[in-house]
Amino acid sequence: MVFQKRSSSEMELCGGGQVAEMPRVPKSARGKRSVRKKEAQSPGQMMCAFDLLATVAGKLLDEGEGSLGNMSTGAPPALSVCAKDVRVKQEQCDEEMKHFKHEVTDQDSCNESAILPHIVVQRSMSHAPNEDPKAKSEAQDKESSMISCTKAELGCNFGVIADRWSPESVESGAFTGDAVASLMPTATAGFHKIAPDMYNLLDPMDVDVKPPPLVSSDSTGEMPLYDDKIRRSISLPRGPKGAAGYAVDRDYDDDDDKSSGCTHPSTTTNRDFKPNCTAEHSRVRKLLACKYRKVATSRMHKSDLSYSDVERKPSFRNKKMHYTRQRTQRTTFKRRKLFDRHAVLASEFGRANGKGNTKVTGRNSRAASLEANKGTNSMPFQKSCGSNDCHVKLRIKSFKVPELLVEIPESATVGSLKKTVLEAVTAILGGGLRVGVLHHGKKVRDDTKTLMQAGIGQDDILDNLGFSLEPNCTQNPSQVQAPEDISFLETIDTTEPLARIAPADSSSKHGEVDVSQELALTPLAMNYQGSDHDSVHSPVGVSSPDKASRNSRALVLVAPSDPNAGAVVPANKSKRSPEQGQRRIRRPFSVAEVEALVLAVEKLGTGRWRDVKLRAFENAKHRTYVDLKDKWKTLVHTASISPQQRRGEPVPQELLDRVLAAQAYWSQQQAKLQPKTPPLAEARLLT
DNA sequence: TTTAGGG
DNA sequence: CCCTAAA
Repeated sequence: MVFQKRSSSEMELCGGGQVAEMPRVPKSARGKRSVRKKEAQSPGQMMCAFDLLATVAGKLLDEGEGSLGNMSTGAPPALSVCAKDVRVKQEQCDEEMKHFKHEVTDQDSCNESAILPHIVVQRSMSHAPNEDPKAKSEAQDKESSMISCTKAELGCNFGVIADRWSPESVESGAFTGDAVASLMPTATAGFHKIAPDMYNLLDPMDVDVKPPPLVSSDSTGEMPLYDDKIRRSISLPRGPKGAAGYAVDRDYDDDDDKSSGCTHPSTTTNRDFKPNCTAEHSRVRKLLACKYRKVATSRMHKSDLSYSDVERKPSFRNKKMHYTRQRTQRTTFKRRKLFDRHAVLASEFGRANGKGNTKVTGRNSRAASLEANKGTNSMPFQKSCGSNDCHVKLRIKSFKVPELLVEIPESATVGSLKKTVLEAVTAILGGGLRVGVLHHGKKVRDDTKTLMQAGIGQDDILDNLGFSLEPNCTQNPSQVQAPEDISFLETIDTTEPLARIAPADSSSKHGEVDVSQELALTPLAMNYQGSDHDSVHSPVGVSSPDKASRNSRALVLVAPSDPNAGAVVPANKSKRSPEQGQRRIRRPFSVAEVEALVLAVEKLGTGRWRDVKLRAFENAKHRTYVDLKDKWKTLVHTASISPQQRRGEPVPQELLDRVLAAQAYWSQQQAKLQPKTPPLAEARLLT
């Protein structure tokens, strides 16, 4: 039948007979094979949401550009910090603050005033290429601390320069500050409109202090490496197994194999860009009641072209959001439990902490804002009163942003994390923002007061004045829907989910959330040895320092599993044990893998998945025999439907044909064997 | 632990 | 991919 070509001969070999691989014989017959260690993920480190956020924010700041990819390069694999139990209630702000501080301090360096820009700096440094490991570590440490310290601010520090908070002034505002400034007044109007500016917000506005986008390297979101490599190796006529991406035996000598070579057109296409990437859809729960708006994320990761598109597609499928807050907790959408872990929590934005982290620099209206940037806070707050119109120029270096909790599946990619964070921020902003003014740590509520009346005057010290962003809860953003999330990074196998967070989930209530996370920052660095594709997020290699730090709060620095690899995947089991049910991230089979699978099945037959696994995917830790079996199932299905109906990376028809052929062949073989009745008997029956 | 299938 | 019944 269809086997003619390549298969025939091999089939003969195998099926025919002695081929060791006996066609699906009861396992009992085959006996137990070596015990295989489960590919379970080994423990890793965890990272805390805040840090994550901070990290992400930092990244965003860095440019919002595909930093993800970059990371892989020289980037420190991952820094992870964990802070747990950071919960805040409005009423208890202060307390919380203290609490928070505690935590932070525990970690060590903590300067609450730390602001993103600084972080950014730190990051840059730590990311410096070629940095020696140690230094890097330290840097990371530092970074971690920084981040942790900043968590409260959630990475949303907006540098702003504005002359009074009047629209006009805003317009004239300088720098990125404009964006923010303008945002303020219009926030309520609808954030989406200014969505693009969001990035500005996130950008290192502190022009003065900030360094460049460290995101150096290249990183296209795509990293074909994986595929290419594999494909290449496979295509090799018959390279050493080890070398080959897949250890598919090609012992059978048919040269026909060549035909199978790599006919596949390149297919590093972005199938994953499709909205259907269900893998890690994170959900956003907004604790605060803010209307959520989708925002164009044009500036997102460069690589995630479709990001915005997808993002816009709301989908409950994988997203879940809760808006707790005083209002409903039950607004929770119905969702499959599967997705429980995909969630993002955004705590209410509103809480002005007594501690104003907001940095404000006041200047005389005349002062040139530009040059001042460098000076950081140097500029004293001043009021220039020439007449009634005393203009006060404020340079707001950052806003104090309450806290944002994000809960996202560990399997989520960094990209999705970014997105998630962005969403959270967006949601908040979308709901309308208000600016809170803190004077001497106290919130100035009376809007009618004049600055003078409020005591905000020249004598004020910069530190005495602060601004905070607060959600405009007046509206009921009841349900915010998170857009379907996409892991734009995941376009390729190589691209692995970078970040994983174990949502302590359920346990979270209102403002309180425990989040465990893991963050892997290096997507690229996959050490594939041979055919190991999975290494990417091989949780395996990760040491398990976490245990010690059972307590989520502990800061855990993730060490790169392999310096060279750069890939880091911290896994922190500590916290996520309960919710073990993390759904594995979706890792579509590449054509190369499909081919390997086909090859193996052709030889071994269906029903011997374990062997297939061993044979062709031994190094692919993430492919279990069940996966292979499932894949085969889908392949068979795929092969039987019209090409138009197929989705995902297209599989060469040639392979599909082979799939059908092999399926048919083995089914037949099976049929023959099945009936316990001897062949003869069967024959008779059939006749 | 593997298989085999349904979900 | 997950979940499970069976083997």
